[in-house]
Amino acid sequence: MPAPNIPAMAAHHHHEHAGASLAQAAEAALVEAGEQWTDMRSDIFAVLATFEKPASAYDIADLVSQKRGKRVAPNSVYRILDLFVTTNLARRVESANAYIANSHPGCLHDCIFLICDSCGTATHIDDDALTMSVRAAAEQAGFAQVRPVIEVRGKCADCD
Amino acid sequence: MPAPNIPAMAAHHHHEHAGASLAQAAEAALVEAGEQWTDMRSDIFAVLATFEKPASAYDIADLVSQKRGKRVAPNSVYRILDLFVTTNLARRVESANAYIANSHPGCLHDCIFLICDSCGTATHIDDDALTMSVRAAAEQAGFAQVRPVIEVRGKCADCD
DNA sequence: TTTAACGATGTAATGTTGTAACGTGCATCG
DNA sequence: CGATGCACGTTACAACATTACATCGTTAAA
Repeated sequence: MPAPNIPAMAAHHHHEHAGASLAQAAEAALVEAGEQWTDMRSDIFAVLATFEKPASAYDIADLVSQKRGKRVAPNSVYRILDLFVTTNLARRVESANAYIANSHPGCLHDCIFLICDSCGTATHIDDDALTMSVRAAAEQAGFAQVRPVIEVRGKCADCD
Repeated sequence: MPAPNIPAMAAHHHHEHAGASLAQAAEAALVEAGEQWTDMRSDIFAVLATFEKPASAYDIADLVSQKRGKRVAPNSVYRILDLFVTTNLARRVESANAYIANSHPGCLHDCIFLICDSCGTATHIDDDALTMSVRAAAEQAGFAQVRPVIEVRGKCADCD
């Protein structure tokens, strides 16, 4: 069994940003990556960050459209979400075809997402020992440039 | 450090079925589950089993349509794929929106899928220690009825 | 200062994946 | 024989995602 005696979240501390602080951190991370923090990107990030469930590109497109009083096409949203994912400002939740803001951008590591089948809310666990074990197993099997997708569907404590 | 001293695939042996043997095992498992092994289900499973990449419902619909000389709607394919997934004859690969035959139906446990971003082929690892750790972490966080989705995207040994 | 290049966003169309609602045929069983 | 249940068909649509190309503004070179 992995991480046999070491506590799961050992040796890893985050600032769990929220609200304005999170937006600031996101901006910093994006600029750090050599990308621009435009109004559109800011709006999309802001909307994304208000969700506690993973948000689809279309959800975001609708809300940003409202906010701006002008239609923003899903297309544009996808472009920016892709950018966010590659720069680690957001994550794609594969089992939900949706996206979620990274609550600690700038901090690069794998996440484990827990998504409730009832209420749809997603939380995440950081357990580097576990995610590293998955990476290692894949590399062992001859895979390179690995990108783990670790999600758990189930019933959350509230819905259970 | 993954699975520190215990070999990864400890205490777990499979028959890795293929071809006719696999179809037989699938039929047996489905009947065991109290479901019928119909012509349509047989055809869909057969087609699914020929793929080494995860197959989309539409891929399968096309091939089964050819095979039967009559259009089979994606709809019908989805119904049967869902059945296969719930009875463990097949798995859904979330990060590919596609399905793959379970090479050892009847044997119930979590899989780790490795999907190559270049050639699309998927292989799987069975590492119960690892998957159990993921389950445990989710349960620790208050989740019940957990269904882990553990996939790794990357470059396979051939494409690397 | 024009103009070329580039990056960001807009627009339109289309492709892919997934579901819902309802109908039909067929077997089983009272 | 009629009722029930299950598998499958048919149609329509909803949700998710991509492609190709146009426009606009800023920066850099001529």
